[in-house]
Amino acid sequence: MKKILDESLVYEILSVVEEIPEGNVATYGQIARLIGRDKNSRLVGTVLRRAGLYGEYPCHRVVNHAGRIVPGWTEQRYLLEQEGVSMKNDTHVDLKRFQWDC
DNA sequence: ATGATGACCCGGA
DNA sequence: ATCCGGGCCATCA
Repeated sequence: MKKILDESLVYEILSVVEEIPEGNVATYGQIARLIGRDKNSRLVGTVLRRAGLYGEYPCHRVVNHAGRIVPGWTEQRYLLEQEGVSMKNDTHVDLKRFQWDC
């Protein structure tokens, strides 16, 4: 009875990310809420940053509360536009139209 | 062990 | 719109 954090946390976060429909985006805070940890939005980012070590997940569909895409990850914009998520400008998606309602 | 950092959020000024 | 401070927790140096 130890380590309830790490594995189960990663599992829950990635499960939610996996549910984000194509053509939609979710915010870190939104995901945090969905796993019952509304104050741990920061942790969601930490886990997602290393998500590649656990498998293939659509982590490009996750943006921050303002709709800004990940700084430095230029490929993300391309991936989003390919599935129909249009940008407001170079750094922000149009959250109003494409945020996953859940 | 500690202290800083970060793909964050929210409320207040 | 900006700037600031508090909260949260895994990772990193």
